[in-house]
Amino acid sequence: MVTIMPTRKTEKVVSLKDIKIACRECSLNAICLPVGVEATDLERLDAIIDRKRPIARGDHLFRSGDRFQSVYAVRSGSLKTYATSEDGQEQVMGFQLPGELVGLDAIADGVHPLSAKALETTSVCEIPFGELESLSGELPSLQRQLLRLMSQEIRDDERNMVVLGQKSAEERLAAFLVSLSSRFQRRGFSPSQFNLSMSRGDIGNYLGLALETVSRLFTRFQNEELLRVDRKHIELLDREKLCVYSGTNCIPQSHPRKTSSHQP
Amino acid sequence: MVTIMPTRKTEKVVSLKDIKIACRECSLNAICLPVGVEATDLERLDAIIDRKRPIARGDHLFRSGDRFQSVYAVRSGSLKTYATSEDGQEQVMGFQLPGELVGLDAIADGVHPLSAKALETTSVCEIPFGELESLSGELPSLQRQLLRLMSQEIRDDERNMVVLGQKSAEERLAAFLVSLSSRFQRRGFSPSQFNLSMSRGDIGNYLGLALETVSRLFTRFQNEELLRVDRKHIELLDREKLCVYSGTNCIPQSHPRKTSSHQP
DNA sequence: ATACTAACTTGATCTGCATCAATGTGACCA
DNA sequence: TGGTCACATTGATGCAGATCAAGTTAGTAT
Repeated sequence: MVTIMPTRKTEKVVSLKDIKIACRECSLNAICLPVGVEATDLERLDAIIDRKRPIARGDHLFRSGDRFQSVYAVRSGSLKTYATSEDGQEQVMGFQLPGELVGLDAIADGVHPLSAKALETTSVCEIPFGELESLSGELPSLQRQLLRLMSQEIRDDERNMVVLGQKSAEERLAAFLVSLSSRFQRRGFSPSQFNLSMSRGDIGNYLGLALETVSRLFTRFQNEELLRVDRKHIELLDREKLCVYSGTNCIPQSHPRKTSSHQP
Repeated sequence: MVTIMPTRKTEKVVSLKDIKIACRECSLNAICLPVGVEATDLERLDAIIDRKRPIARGDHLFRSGDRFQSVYAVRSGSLKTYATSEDGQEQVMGFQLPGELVGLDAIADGVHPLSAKALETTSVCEIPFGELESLSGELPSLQRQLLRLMSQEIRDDERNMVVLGQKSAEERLAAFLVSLSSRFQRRGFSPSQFNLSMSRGDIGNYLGLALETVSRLFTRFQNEELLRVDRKHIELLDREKLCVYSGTNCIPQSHPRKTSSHQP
C-alpha cells in the first residue's frame, strides 16, 4: 500500500525533515530521554536515534517473542502494549503517549515479552539499545535519565497493581481517566478534552473489566455530569470529583492561575 | 534486645564476618547485582556496599515517603513491600527473597513510594545509589546488570498485572505458589518444600483476594492432593498440575536428572 | 497451668460485575 | 442507498468471591 523507502543506516543523510525533529528541536525533550542532557551531548544521542516513518493504525512495532534490539520513544500518535496468553487472549499492559518509551521490559532477557501495536497513525524514534547502553556509560546525565524512566515505569506498574488489586470498577475507570488527563496535560494537550485512541474493549481489558462495564460506567458518569462522552471524544467536566471517585490521592490539577493558591 | 555496634563508614575495618559475606564469597552473586562483573571490579562494588546487621521481623527497612538514598539487596530472610492508601489500608506489592533488590521504584523522584518491612529476621546489603550510579558508569558490566534487574522488575510487574487482571482466585494462588517455588529453587532451596514467611492476609492482599479465599483454596488444594500445608509450611506434591491450574505457561521444572530428557 | 492475642479455618449470606443476548450506530465501500 | 462490519450501548441473569460471623489453634505472656 505504501511505497517503502529503504533506510540505509550506513549513509547518514540528514534530510530537512530529520533536522526538524532532532531531539533538541523536539517538543518532547522535556519529558523524554534527553531530559538533563547537555546540548552538546544531545547531538551524540541524536546520532544514534533512527527516526522511522510513521506506522499505520493496527501495525505492530514489535511482537511478543521478537528479538530485542531497540527501545522506542513515541513521537506522535499512541501505542498499546499487550501480552498474549497461550490460549490466545490478550492482556493490555499499557498505552503509550508521545514522549514515552516502549520495550524496556525486554532488556532483561533479550526478547520482547509484549507486543506493541499502533492505535492510530504513529511515529516513533528507534533507539538501538546497544548504542544507548554505551552512550549512557559516557554521559552520566543520559544514564541517570534512563534509570529514572525505568524507575518510573516500575512505579507506574505498581500503581496499576493497586488499581487492579483493590479498586472497584468505578474507581478504576475514574483513575484511568484522571491519569490520562494528567498525561495529556504534561504533553501540552488539553487535560479536560481529548480523544481516546483505544477501544472500550482495550480499556476494559487494561482495567480488568468487561467492556460492557466500561460502557455502562461512561454513561453513568455522563448522567452524573462528571464528563461528556461521544464515541471516542471525552470531555471531563468535573476532574475534581473524578479524583474523589478514583479513590487515589491524585492531584486535582485544577485551573492553573496567575496567582498561585496560598498554602498556609 | 540486640546490642548495637555503631558502624563507622569513615573507618573501614573489615571484620571476619564482613569478609565472609563479601560479594565474591556470597552464594547469591550469581543472581544479584554482581552478575557479570569481573572479580577485580567486584572489589570496587564491594567497597561501596554496606552490610548492615539483621533487622527483626516487623521492622521497616524504609517507609513510604522516606528520602531515597540507597537500594537494598536481600541477603537472607525476606521482605514485603507495600503501599499505603490515604484511608490507611495497605496494598502488598511484592515479596523479596535473597538476591533481590528493593527500592528501584524510588529512583525516579527521590522518594520511596513504598514501605519495606521484614517478614522475618532479615539481613540486607545497603547500596548507596549515588555511588552505584557512578560506579556503573565506569563498569559496563555493572551498568548492564543494573538495567537488567530493573527490566526484570518491570517484566515481573507486568506478569502480576496479567494475574490480577484476568485470573481466577484459583489461578492466582496456583501461579503464586509455582512462582515462589521457582524462586526458591533458583536460590538453591527446595522447590517443593518451603516456609511461607508471609501471612494469609498478605498473600490475599498481594493477589487481590480476601484472606478467607486464600485459606479456602489452601484446604481445597490440599484435598486435591496438590500440596500439603501446615501453618506456614508448604509442600508441593504436584507442581505440574499446579502449573496447569495457574493458567500460565510456567516451566514444569520437574526432576532434574543426570540424563536429560530427549526432545524428539 | 492459665489467659490472652494474633493468625487461621470454616460456614452462611450477599453483591458487584461478568456473561449472555439483543439492538443501535457510525464508517466505509460497492 | 443500502449493505456490511466493527464497535458500542443497554438489558437480563448468574456466579465467583467478598463480607460477615463464629469458632479453632498456636504462640506468648502471666
